Amino acid sequence: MGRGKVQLKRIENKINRQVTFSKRRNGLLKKAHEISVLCDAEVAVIVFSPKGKLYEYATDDRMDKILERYERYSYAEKALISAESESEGNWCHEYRKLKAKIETIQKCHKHLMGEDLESLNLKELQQLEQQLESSLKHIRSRKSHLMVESISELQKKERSLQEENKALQKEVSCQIAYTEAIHCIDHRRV
Amino acid sequence: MGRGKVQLKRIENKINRQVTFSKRRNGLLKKAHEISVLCDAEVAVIVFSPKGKLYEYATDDRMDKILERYERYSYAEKALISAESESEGNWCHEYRKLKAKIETIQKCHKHLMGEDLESLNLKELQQLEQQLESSLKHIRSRKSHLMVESISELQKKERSLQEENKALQKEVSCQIAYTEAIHCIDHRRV
DNA sequence: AACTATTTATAAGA
DNA sequence: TTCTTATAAATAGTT
Repeated sequence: MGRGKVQLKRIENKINRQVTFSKRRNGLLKKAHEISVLCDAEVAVIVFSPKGKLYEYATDDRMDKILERYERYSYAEKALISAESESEGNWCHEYRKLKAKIETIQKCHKHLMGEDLESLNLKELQQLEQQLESSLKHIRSRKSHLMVESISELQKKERSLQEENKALQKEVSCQIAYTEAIHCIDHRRV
Repeated sequence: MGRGKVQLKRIENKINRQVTFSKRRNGLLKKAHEISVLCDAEVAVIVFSPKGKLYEYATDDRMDKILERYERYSYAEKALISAESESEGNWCHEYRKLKAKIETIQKCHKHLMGEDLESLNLKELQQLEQQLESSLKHIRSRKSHLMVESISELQKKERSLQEENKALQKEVSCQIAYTEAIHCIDHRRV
């Protein structure tokens, strides 16, 4: 992908390597995001630059969640030890509450987008359907309101242009009459 | 990269989504390997398919090493944050970011619920309408799936009850016949 | 799974 | 770093 073909080996030129790293890092993170969204996959990417700087991507920005899942998947015996940070005080608690809130909303959001429906029962699906039908009604009403508005706006413009037109036409015929009159007078003089 | 341009949203068609997933998964892992070799970077990629299958890449095949490094790195970061937070530094910033995120999501949420539509223009309304129509399609499809399932469940129950019924009826007629026979014998004796 | 028409990524140059 | 551009690579839709 570029002016020249590339060998799969370490780029020796340092500057070059640095530039390529920053370009390809962007590409990699972008592609991770794309497959995550397009294919509904959970993706985590961790990149340490040669200098040791960290770059990362995680679906829904939840690296912890994905790594946890990975640990579970890879080493089923590793239990969740990370619940020790409870003692970090009040603000941390608030922060977590916010995070939990976001998660709740995001779940609801997914449902409204027609995703993750497997967790809902028939009654909940029915309610969701009704909600969306009502939303659609509002949206369509608002849409037609906007359209009507814009149409009458255009009609108003049309009318004013027509009137302007009429006025101009009158002026033109006056001018013609005037010119003809002048012409006539000139003729008599001759 | 392909016959058509692609919108960054979940691919609705399931088959299509799966095919794209497997193609892009290969691409992603390949690119991870490339940047790792070319630029001498340490890279880890974890991908869970929608079905929950795990795919991974790690530089030198040492996922544990990279995750450990990641944990160390983010632990150091966290320590830094909590050190600064004592004077309302970074922590407050993070908190605000979360709050802002919630606000954004809630706004979007309202739109999906058919509220606060005044801030949207015609094109946005149209997009919203399309999204909701697609959501409804999914919800209805899921609903009918559940209903079909529950109907066939009921039919199965019905069948088994009918069979039980038949068996009981047979038993009853046997009993009647038996009783009548006894009765007959009793009569003769008299 | 293979094939291409296209889109996308990116190497090199500025 | 950023922009541009020629070209390599990835991949969406098709067979």
